Amino acid sequence: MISFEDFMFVDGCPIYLQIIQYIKRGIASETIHNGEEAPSRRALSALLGVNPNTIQKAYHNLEEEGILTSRSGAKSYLCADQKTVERIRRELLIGDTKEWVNAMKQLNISKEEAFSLAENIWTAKEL
Amino acid sequence: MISFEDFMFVDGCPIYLQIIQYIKRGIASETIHNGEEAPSRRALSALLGVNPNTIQKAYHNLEEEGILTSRSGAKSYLCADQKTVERIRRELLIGDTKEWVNAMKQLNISKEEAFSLAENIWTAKEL
Amino acid sequence: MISFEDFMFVDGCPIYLQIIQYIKRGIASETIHNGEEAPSRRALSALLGVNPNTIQKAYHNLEEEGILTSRSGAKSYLCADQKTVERIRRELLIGDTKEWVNAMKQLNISKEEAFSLAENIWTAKEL
Amino acid sequence: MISFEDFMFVDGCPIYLQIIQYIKRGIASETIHNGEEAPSRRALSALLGVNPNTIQKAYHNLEEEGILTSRSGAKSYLCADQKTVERIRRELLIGDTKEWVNAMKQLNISKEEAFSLAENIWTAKEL
DNA sequence: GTGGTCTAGACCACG
DNA sequence: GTGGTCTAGACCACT
Repeated sequence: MISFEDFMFVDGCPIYLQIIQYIKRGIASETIHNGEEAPSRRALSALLGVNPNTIQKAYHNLEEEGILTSRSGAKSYLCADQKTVERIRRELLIGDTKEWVNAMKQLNISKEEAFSLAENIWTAKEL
Repeated sequence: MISFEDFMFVDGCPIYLQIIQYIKRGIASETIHNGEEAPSRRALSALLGVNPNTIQKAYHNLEEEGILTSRSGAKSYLCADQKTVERIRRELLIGDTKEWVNAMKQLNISKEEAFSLAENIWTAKEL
Repeated sequence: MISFEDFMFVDGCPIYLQIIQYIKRGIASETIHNGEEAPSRRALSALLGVNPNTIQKAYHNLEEEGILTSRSGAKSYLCADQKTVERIRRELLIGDTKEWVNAMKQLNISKEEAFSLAENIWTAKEL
Repeated sequence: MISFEDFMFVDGCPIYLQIIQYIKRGIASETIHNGEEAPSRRALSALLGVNPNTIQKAYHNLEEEGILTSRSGAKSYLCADQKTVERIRRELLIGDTKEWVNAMKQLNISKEEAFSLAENIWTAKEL
């Protein structure tokens, strides 16, 4: 099962696109094997507090991208092999971190301050 | 002088929000200064290849935040006082860091690994 | 039930304002009743041959005046209480009369002549 | 000289269109003879508190309609003969009054109340 | 030239 | 189906 406990919407961007991104991240984070089942639409709908139609739209796009496939109607299955998943995960880890570091540098914050801030946010209960 | 030289569109997110973000980052990183003249709606729209109305929307929001002043027929100016600059900077610092922390958590990486990765990227020569 | 049967466009004035006026007159003359269902944006836009966005703008203004309630996904309803109805009626009475008086004055007609003309028209059989 | 002392803008409608209407009414109200001079652009601009460009636009349209003609560049002259002017005046008087009477009737006000209201507004200092 | 508004069309999210 | 938003294009009023 993909972990979505830290899902957080960015304001303004279309929700269904964010869900696509987070499903991709979810897939990358866990080593789901090819053919394994993806979370059900209504489970995600309840978990994220989003309308089922919106989830459906995200899944539909992922199917068109060839990342998921709906074999038995309602259920979807992962299509990418594990090697690809691992590569995507690595890319996301490095890309995201570079982005954060660049933003921090641009905002003229010292490394120590930045890491302290990140430490606080990481361990905070509420985001 | 605002250049918009390194402005890059992100697909999916509303354009006007991206413009707001760009200007705010410029202000927070002291690249854009108080009292500086803002490019006209038409000029910026031509430069970015979007409709003047989209720029208008961004500017209007900035005006409501007290970051920009406009008078019909006259030019527009950025007017962020030091307090506002600090507020924006704080918002960006926290927002960016939250985003990174969430991404790392969702990618199922431990805090130590994430910080180690960030440390390496931070101290690397070029971005 | 709002019919928009006798709605006629006036050239030059913004369409959305004309729609607002039409609905307000309906409310003030008790043709439209409290709690009545408002036509959907799309339905009315098709009926009047304008863009749904124009109807949206009119409805949004009416909502800000407290004359209409909308909830995303659900139908919209007119919700003018008796006090609001009276206010709107008063506004229209005064506004219309001011307009007429100004027109008469500018046409260089004396008060007596103007009132005599109005008297004749008022008591005529049909409009 | 055309009388504009009672000019009043209606909210929302384009100013230049309203000026056109009021110039037409001004012409109809006075028995200006054909070829007589119309008020200067800057006089009207000052009188109405409107930008000269806007007055210019109204005059330009009137010239295209054939009601005014610019003979010596800046100055404009009336083109319609007096008989036509009188006819238009009569039409405006009756049309405006019918409109007002209909509005009052629709708003369920008695003739006496309506006339009393008009009387008050007619004699009021401020509109 | 400047800023601002009105209408249109396509899309998003919800019931 | 519903209401709401984003982008675009044309126009208005003012310096």
